[in-house]
Amino acid sequence: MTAAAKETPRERYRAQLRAEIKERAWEQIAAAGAPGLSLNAIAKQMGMSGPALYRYFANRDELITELIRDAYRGLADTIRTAAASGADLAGLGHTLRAWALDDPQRYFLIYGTPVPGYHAPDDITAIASEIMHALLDAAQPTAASTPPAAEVARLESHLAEHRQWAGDHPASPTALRRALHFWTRLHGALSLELAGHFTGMGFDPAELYENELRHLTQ
Amino acid sequence: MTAAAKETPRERYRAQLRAEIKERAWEQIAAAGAPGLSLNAIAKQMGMSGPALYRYFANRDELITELIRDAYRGLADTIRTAAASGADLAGLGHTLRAWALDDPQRYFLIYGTPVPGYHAPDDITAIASEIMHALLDAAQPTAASTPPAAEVARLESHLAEHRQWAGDHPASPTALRRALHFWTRLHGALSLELAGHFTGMGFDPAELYENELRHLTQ
DNA sequence: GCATGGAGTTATAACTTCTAACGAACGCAC
DNA sequence: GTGCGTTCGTTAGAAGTTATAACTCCATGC
Repeated sequence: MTAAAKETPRERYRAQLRAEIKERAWEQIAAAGAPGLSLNAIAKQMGMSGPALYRYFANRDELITELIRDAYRGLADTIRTAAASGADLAGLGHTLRAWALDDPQRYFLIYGTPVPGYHAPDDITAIASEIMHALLDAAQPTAASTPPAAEVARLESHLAEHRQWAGDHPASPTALRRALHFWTRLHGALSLELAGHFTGMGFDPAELYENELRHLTQ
Repeated sequence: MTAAAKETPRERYRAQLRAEIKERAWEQIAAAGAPGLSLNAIAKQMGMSGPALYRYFANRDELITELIRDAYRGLADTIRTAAASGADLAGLGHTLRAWALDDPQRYFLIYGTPVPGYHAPDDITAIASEIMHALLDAAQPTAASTPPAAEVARLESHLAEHRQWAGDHPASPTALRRALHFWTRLHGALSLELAGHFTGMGFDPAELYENELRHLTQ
């Protein structure tokens, strides 16, 4: 749609089939989780024999890594788009929750249980820091900075002295803390909700989430 | 050691072998995560052939469910013991983190990525609410209650109206909120740390965790 | 028109979980 | 002490899985 007038028919077909494989893979993951993903089953669904898929992905791990990459890319794009539309931290929080609820297993592919041996390739960690960057942008205090509450002073000074994760972003200590809290607190509430740990407890997870959002810009 | 003078030798042997199977299973999970657990590999490690294990566990799921149960039991005991020793909410927080860091995959077996179809048996959810009960005990405000901050008033009133998860526990609205925040915020910081999402960022996860602990009794 | 390369096939190896059928050993009752 | 029955562990095998190798066949590019 964008570049690619120089695509050969073969490349078009190849890209299309890769996309369809990934589409089926997402369906399987949504239905049975990442460990339940079966290359064989995908191939049969598409009407071809198992080993055919190895023309398109070197192995199972490469397919999953590709899905993780796409998930990260999609989240980063979603966050960036929301931020470009003028969303503040709370707005990004709502965007994040909607994105997660849309496909919980996609969220868990990024933030779920890690596989002990696995290390994500560099380009994926680059996307992760791109998300962090967008959070830092939105976490910048708007009004003239009130003096930091005593409760968070210690954390903010620690972050100010250990800010390599912010790269060259000119975030204030308060922004560093807010971005980090955005990440950890929203993940805490969201992942427990997505995992079903709140079902049957009676309260509305959205209320808890909103409460966390209110605290963020505090 | 406790009861069981009436154990037959066969029962002793059986219980011992079940324990050893679970021990090996934990090692495998620590090394490769729950999806990497192989009954066959365990059997070979123990010097017997694959199908022999089916004398002790009906299938792979039953073994994993048993491990989840033991993990929950262990966490509940750890929390309860700490609470009995007079630990406050912050103390329980430290206990939780130490327990999680001791075996991250064990933590993720409880609070990690859910398997879409899976529903935990009732006795496991009973242990979960036992943990919740201990948190509610420790979350009760000590001093004369200051009026709830405006930021949390809405959540506290919502929780006060939807408190079936507290059962018949006489927790105040503030205690309900604190126990819930203990759970979600500590899980947020802890699970991201355990999953390695903080590695290379430069800051000390313990500082973030301590900050969250300070906010709990706020 | 034809050679090349990519796509999909089958066959096969090495795994996995799990069932079935068999033999042997163990322990309890007599 | 001597059976006898339960339980344990075995091998064999079915039905899956990932992944490789070898082969066919068709389309593309020259």
